[in-house]
Amino acid sequence: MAKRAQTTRVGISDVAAKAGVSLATVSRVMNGNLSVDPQIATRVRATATELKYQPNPTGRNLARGKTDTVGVVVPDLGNPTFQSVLRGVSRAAALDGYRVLIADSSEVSSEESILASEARRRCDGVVLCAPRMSPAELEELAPSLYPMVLVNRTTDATSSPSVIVDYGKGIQDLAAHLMELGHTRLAYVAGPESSASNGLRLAGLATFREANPSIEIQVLPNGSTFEDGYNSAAAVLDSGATGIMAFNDLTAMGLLSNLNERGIRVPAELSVTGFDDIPFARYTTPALTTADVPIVEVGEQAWRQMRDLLNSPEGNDAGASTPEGVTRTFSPSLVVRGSTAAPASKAQ
Amino acid sequence: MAKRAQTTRVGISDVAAKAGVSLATVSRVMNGNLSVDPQIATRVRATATELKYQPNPTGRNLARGKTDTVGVVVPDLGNPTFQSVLRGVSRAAALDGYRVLIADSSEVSSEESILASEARRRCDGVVLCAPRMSPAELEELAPSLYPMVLVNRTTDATSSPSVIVDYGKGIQDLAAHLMELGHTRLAYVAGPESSASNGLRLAGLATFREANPSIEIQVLPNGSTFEDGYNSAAAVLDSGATGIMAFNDLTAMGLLSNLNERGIRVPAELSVTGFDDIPFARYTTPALTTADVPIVEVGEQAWRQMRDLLNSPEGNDAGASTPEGVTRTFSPSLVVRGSTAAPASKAQ
DNA sequence: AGAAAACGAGAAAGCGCTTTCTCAACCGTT
DNA sequence: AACGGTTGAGAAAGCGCTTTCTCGTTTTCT
Repeated sequence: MAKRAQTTRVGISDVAAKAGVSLATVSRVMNGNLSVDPQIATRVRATATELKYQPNPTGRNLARGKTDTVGVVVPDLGNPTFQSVLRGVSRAAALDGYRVLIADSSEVSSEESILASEARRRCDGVVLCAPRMSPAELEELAPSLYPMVLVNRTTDATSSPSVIVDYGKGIQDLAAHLMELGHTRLAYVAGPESSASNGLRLAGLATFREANPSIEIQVLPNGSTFEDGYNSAAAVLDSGATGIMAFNDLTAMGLLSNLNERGIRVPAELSVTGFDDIPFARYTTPALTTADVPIVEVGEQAWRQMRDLLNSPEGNDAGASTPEGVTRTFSPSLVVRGSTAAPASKAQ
Repeated sequence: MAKRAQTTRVGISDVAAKAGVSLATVSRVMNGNLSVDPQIATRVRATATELKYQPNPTGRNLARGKTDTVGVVVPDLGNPTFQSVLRGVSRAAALDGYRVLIADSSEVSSEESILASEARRRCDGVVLCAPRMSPAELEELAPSLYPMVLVNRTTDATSSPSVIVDYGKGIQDLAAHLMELGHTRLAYVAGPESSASNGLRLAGLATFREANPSIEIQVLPNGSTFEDGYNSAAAVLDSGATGIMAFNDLTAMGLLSNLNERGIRVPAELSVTGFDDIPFARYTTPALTTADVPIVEVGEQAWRQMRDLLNSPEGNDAGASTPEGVTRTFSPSLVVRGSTAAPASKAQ
């Protein structure tokens, strides 16, 4: 083995030698093991400080069989939603002494499984955000990733803890809000087809339709970006709807921008709603009515589920007392601002 | 040592046993060492696949003395700038087979040094974003963090590679743009005092003043958020300036929002510029004139500097051939949009 | 006071790999 | 046919810790 020259980092044996004790004792002291003579402990600690000794994490990791690190797999680090999840996990995990390793698949979903597995091997667990992964692939991947926590997905056969946002309820709240204002013709400017959360919104709308047969709800296929929203204006106007629910705040803002250019007044002529309540939503003109999604909290909760998993007894498939399969749901909350009002026909 | 029951992960020795070779040979095959009989290599590979063997990273890390991980220290994961740096580093590093570990100090700058050191111990190197850290502290910390790459900071005594954005030039470009439009009274709505990049802007303005003594430039102390921008409107109007340079796009948008409420037309009565060219800048009303900062590229470049450091010969303080102390500068580029025009007095 | 229990610290065995070191088998020379 | 020179793979020594095992001491109980 190569022998690094002088600058070799100070190791546990250096401390042991200088303090006149064995490696074991130094280790015990560093780990707060109580069964060490307080006097010796103090001496060891002093020596450690003097020598600026810092235990090598890799050595510890190998010996303890854990890394105090959790992986977060996201499909796109540029997406504000995942950035917020990441932040939530990172901050919550930090409070428990864990660090976060990033695995960004850059939307190459074919790499997602591999990336997740690799992250799992390096970490004690993974938080998986994989909205586009097929259910079958997810189901197959899940067992090998244990412990794992899902964000905005659930597994069926395998039961993994999940943290999900009830997009269905959120969109229903928005639709109900528009209905109460007097709108009878609504349109949903949809998100990407493969998006799971778009599916949940559609399901929510289906439920709403059943409960309120008198309300018309059109679905206009579209995307998820500001640009997509901007480009949806023509279809929106063609639809004849007066209450428009955009996939998210970004597309709502794009739509708003185009409508503004066309001289169409919001909310006088058309009501528009967003989804997510991103920081900018309150500053658009008019300010956006939307459904607030506490996405950072989703990340925090994901960590807590992970922590429970990590602390739970070894036997992972045992009985009913394990925290397995717990699903924590966050409901978006309606935020009414200036972009919605009674429809023109009834208002005036 | 505790003996994990049945589900013990398949290790290198399992492969060796099943393939009828020694551990060493399996290791050699897995690492592409050529000095292995092709026939044996094939057999080993087949066994590895059959057994679904995946080398344990921790073991490798310890044996090789490296972790294939780089730490990114940021003061606030909620800040779009650092999110982008993080993304840049993460994607670029991934291409070289490295992963990123996050260290978010959550703006608790007293913890920054400790956090950075800890990240360094877990990783092969650190990319440090610490705009508020005092030069003295940075200088003291630098040696112990080697290899380290700085973002938007430089060290003096210690020479660490840096990737910086020339904020001074950017603000001068904006000032020059306003001057060319005919503005003679400018105001800079400053960022946080402790912010290094705010200091660079101020220095840039000082240079500009020297070169253009006829132009008045007031400095209005302020902050860095949308809210801060919104609240700066009164001071801005008091100043009597006609060309307003905001600290960044966020504050510019806040200012714009307030001015809009007051019925003050932009750019007819007042010209406003931002800084950063965040995605929303083009969608404000009017669209924001700003200085584009290629911040993701900054992150990518930071990784490249890090890679050079990691690949450079051991002796880190040796001669002139090392990539030490290389500073890569990115210049913001002026993006003229609708929020700037000739001042009212001259325009009409 | 003698034996049992409790304690505290050192020795040593790993954790799962990589990489020397070592040596047998094989090659081509004169 | 004997010999230095290659190859190629196994044996073994770590990498820097943690944790059991072990055993000499001290305390406690009857």
